[in-house]
Amino acid sequence: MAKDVSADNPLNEVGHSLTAAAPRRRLSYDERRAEFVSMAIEFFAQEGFESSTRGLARRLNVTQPLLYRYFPSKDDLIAEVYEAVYVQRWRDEWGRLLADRSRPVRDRMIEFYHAYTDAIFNDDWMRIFLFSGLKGVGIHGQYLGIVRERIIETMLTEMLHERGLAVAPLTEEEIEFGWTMHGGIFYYGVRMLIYKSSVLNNKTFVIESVVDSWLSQIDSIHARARA
Amino acid sequence: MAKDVSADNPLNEVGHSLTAAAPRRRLSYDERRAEFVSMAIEFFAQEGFESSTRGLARRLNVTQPLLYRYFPSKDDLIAEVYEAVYVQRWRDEWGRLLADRSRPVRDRMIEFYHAYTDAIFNDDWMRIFLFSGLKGVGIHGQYLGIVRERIIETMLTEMLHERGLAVAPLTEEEIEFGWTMHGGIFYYGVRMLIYKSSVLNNKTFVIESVVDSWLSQIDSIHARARA
DNA sequence: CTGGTTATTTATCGATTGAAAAATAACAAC
DNA sequence: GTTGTTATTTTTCAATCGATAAATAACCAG
Repeated sequence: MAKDVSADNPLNEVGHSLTAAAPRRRLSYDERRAEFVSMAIEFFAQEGFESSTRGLARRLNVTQPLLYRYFPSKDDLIAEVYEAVYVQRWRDEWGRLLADRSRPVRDRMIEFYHAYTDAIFNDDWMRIFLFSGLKGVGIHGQYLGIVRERIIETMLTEMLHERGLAVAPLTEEEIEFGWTMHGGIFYYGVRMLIYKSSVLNNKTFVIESVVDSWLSQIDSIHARARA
Repeated sequence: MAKDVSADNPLNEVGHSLTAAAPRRRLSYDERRAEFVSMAIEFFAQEGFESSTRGLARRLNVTQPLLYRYFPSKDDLIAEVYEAVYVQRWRDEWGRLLADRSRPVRDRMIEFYHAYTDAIFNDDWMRIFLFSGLKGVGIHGQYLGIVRERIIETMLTEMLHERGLAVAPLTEEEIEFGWTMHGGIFYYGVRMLIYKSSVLNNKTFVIESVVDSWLSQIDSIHARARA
């Protein structure tokens, strides 16, 4: 049987030079593994998690079975991708920033949203977030719980505290309105990065207009929710 | 070679009664075709567009090749799914409702968002919208263009007109802020239907709080954008 | 230079994919 | 009943999927 040179040969992705010797590159376990996870983030973000391990291997200039030396299954590799984007890109300092009562709430919120959107407004993060949301992956729900607890509820508490309004417990209406404003900023990123719409090239305006809306409505929401 | 009764037999999805005769149901061309599109919407919404035509056929209690009598390819079937959700569920009356100057803008916007969310806050629409957004399908971008033109821009024009403010041309900031508020409501549906979060069970509150935020900020946005 | 370790490739498996061709059976017209 | 049409199933194919086992070659220690 003739050898199938083209199938899983990392050299032949563009179909040239079938006789060229394979310059087998040999990396350390840790280097290779890091390279795989890093490229898997980009690959699955672009192509979706249904895309093949062969496609990923092709991008890595590596044969497909090599992936299985580093990850027992495709799902295990995907789990590491989630870990890398959901866990490792979260900054605990965001919560501390929002709770710093030496500064006006508006300043804190605006600074937070600049930092937060700097972290998540990129193709990889956004697409993996949406893909995992559609798949109903557990870590996605956990992430939303953390956002609610550490971001939304903290902001609300700080806003109400600064105005001398009753804080505990926050009402469902206050939290829902918080999600709505948060979602407005998030959706700006979705339109820009996922839908490739031509959005206003002024993130500062978006953040400030949302934060100001939030602040200007919080009293009325507070009163309405406790009526 | 033994017949493989289980492979594509529509009866054996649960594995019972392999010897039962197939009660071959025969529908008219139009009926069958409508049934296929309708079920394809539900199926692809739940499982994603990467799911197999065999899986769809199984749900329809029909063999997989039958699908190819009605649609030349899987992509053609998917195109019909898009058509069914994007085009057929759009109501032209929404634009007319928003432009009816015999009523206060706030009332019109609230009524519109109730009607609009009645149409799109369901699993099928929401999931297909997000799937097609991630795939970069053309019709998705067209849809967003229509929303901008017929919904966002109409609302802004009506809001500014009611306040006696200069209307034409709308600024990019006004439109972006409109998208942000619109996105806040949309994100409420995403959290409820895609992320399965426990959201506030009060759509009226969400709609009214967003519309009121929009209305209360429009003057400041208007002034700021034209400064 | 030699031998051992292991990163990497080659080869292959069984299952599943979209799709085509041919066989069959349900229904309508007469 | 008989016949013709066509909706539906049966059978099959080549391509691709995730995954495994064996062969190979790059690098390090001595």
